[in-house]
Amino acid sequence: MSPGPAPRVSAAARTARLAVHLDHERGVALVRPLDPAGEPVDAVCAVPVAELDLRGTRSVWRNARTYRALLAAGVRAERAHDLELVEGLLVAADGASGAPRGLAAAAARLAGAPVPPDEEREEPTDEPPALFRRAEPDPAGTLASLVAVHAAQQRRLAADPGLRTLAAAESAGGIVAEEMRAEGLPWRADVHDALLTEALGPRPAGHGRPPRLLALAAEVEAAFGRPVNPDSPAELLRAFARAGVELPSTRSWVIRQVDHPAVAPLLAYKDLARLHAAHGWSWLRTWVHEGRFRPEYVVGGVVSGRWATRGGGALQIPRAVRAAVRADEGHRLVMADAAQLEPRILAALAGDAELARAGGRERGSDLYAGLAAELFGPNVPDGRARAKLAVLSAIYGQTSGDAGAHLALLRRRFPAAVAVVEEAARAGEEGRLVRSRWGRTCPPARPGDEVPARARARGRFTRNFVVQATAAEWALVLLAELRAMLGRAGNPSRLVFFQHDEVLLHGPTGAAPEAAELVQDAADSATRILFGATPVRIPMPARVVESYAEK
DNA sequence: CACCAACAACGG
DNA sequence: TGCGCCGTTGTTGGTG
Repeated sequence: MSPGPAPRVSAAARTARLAVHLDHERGVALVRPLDPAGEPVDAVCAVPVAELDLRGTRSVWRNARTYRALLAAGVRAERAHDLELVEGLLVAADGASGAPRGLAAAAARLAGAPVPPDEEREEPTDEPPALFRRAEPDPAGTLASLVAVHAAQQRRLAADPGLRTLAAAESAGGIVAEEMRAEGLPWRADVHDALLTEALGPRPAGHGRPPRLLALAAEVEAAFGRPVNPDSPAELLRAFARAGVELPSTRSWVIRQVDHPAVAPLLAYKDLARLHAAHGWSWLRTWVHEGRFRPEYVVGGVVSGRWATRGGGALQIPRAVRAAVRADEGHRLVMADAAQLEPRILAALAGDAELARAGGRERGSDLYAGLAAELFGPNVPDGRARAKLAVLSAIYGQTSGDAGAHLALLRRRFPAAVAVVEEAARAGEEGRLVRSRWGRTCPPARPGDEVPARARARGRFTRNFVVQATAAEWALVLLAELRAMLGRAGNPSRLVFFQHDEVLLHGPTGAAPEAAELVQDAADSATRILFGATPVRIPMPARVVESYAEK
């Protein structure tokens, strides 16, 4: 293959697909225009990466690392087909969840050859992403195999409209994930540091405990009358036992019920020790650089399609440190989360008009409050809490306590919704597969899952899967729609954080109100794209704030 | 010393 | 019968 002239991608090709592979050795992008079915319509071109223009095409690439490198070179894509993400969806749909999904594996599968395991994932690194860090052996061969695997995936997807849409949404998620990482979550190290000092006392010089923890540990020891390491569950159990209190564990809610002078300082210690260990100065130094926290988002990292993250625990940012997430000078955050997403998703999935109606359609609608009135009548004490418990029990599969009675009540009022989760549970117990709205597929049963206790556990898993996976699907579309709407509006606000049903945008103050408006538009659009005509509304109220801590 | 399981706490 | 789903991260305390 000889490199062609600089690409003059035709107007027709612009509406189609462009296979993109970076030749790290030569520092160019190899691109090959494809028709919608994935067949090449033009020769391979070698383009300097910075000159690549991906607008108007769906970029076909190996995995997120390609886009990470493109972003680092200042190139943005509009739409994508991420071979690795799509292969994962297809493999799971075939009931082989967990099988290798990298390009090499996909190519081997295509050739009927033994499927090699995926390469180990790269370790997260503090270095900025290097564009040409690693030479790719035989880039032309890789591009050819990329085109072949893509064509095969297209043939599969053509036969399954749901999966085809899911593939597009998953790939869009891949784009958003890399762009959020590139953008970074604004994080004020000075605010975080002040907050730590306020809670823990001045930062210790070495790796020792900060003053406040030392003082509380001493109080615990004094209360027990002997040396105790409050970080050690085993020592705490022994200390309580010697004081005449046998405990099943040292969880906070267990300790809280004990009447002993060590309890108060111990609870305070556990609280602050958690802050110090998980989000203290060490976390700050490791994960926040130049005012940004850049976690690596792993799209589809959870079997349900939820995202995972690597590095810094981005999906567990405790409320205590959220004040450090502050907009830049002259900027604002737009903070939005979908209201009671999972029960609303269930209502739409089941076509349960009654549950949809109980959820309400107003921006401030509260499904649990509406349900409380439906189930228990108006003004029943704790009605909302009980309604919430009933719904979550139905989705999670809990049958203990009051949940059984609540479930019976739900079944009478919302038979369609309950039937969906109960059928999913039955399928799981019988070892069958269950799927999300568009066809994301749960892992197959494993040997031993027919044992009653295991079968029931799998039933709870599949019961939850159909709802959680469809909710994750909705969230993918929301992200893609919001990104597209911001782009079309020329709004400079950027997605900077995403957590299951919640987004943060960051942008100039003047752009924030419009961005906040677009959130509900994107949510409505996602609901319509995923479910078509449905009485279900998913409210996603957005607020313009300076700090993530503002509630 | 590296590795791993159990525990605990955070998030949805 | 026994019974809520999905994760990440850090510490302890054991193992080889």
